[in-house]
Amino acid sequence: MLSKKTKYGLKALTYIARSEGDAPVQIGEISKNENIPQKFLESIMLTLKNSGFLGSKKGKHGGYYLRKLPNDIIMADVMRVLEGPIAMVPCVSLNFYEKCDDCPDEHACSVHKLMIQVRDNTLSVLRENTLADLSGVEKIKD
Amino acid sequence: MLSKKTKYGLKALTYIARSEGDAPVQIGEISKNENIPQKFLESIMLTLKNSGFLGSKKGKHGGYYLRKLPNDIIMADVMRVLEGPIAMVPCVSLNFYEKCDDCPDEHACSVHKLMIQVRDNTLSVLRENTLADLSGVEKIKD
DNA sequence: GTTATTCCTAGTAAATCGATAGGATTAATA
DNA sequence: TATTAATCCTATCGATTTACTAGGAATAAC
Repeated sequence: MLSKKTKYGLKALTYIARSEGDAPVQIGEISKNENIPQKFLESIMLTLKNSGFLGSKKGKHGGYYLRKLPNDIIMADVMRVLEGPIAMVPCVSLNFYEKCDDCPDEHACSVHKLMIQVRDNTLSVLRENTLADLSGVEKIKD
Repeated sequence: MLSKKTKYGLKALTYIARSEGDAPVQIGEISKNENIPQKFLESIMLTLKNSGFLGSKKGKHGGYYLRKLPNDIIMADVMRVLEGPIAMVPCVSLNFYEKCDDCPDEHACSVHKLMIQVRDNTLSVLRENTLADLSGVEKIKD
């Protein structure tokens, strides 16, 4: 299951990508328009900022803005920050690999084989999609 | 994340598929060979039985056996029973559909669009793979 | 210096997960 | 018939995760 955190985060990014003004976009506005609890969104925006997708301006008239063009923001990267591993099992994760306790030989494991296929397919979707695709905002800004 | 329940269930099915004898396979044996807590596995086997994948024989020398040929046991079906919805968001689920609280218009939702693609790709993998593929047991039994 | 925003640290209620407990039922076999 | 060995069934429980909320510090515009 996709967490609300991830869902809200993706919606917020989409919202910002579609708000093409010069002024940064405020949490209050996003929260209101996308029906996301404001305090929860606050913490999500922080995560997104600390991982380099968003920049922020503090104080009155502050808010958030994208640090890259929408088509350079790849869904696989966003998902890893918000949701964690893309793989369904740690033993097939590229970025968060962990051995299974119960499995003496990974290569003999039927679940492992299946989950590699699932991972590869999911990954290809998440690598092909950027924020530009999600938001419908096209290639070049300005 | 794939739950342990699903993982153990798939391993158990694989184990049974590979045990080609006439005698039913016992929980104790699977539990021991696959490093799965016995009591937990018990409840998983029950689920698999009640959903029609396994049959059982009670009492001494009892155990479990497949009710279909391995190549007729489709991973998507098993996953739905053990793990629940395949979709990452209820609003794109084929079998467990639910509307999102926060989303006024599904078709305008960027997350929805992305998750449909993920679902389709995952589903195609899980539909193409059967227990025969997982276990390496080929087409016809007997 | 007032107001409006982001930033940061905690905490918390509810749900889910990964089991375990304890016994009832059933069937082979001695 | 009694014993043993298996499945069947219900209930419970501790740990973890999720989806928030509280409360205030820091910062910047006006």
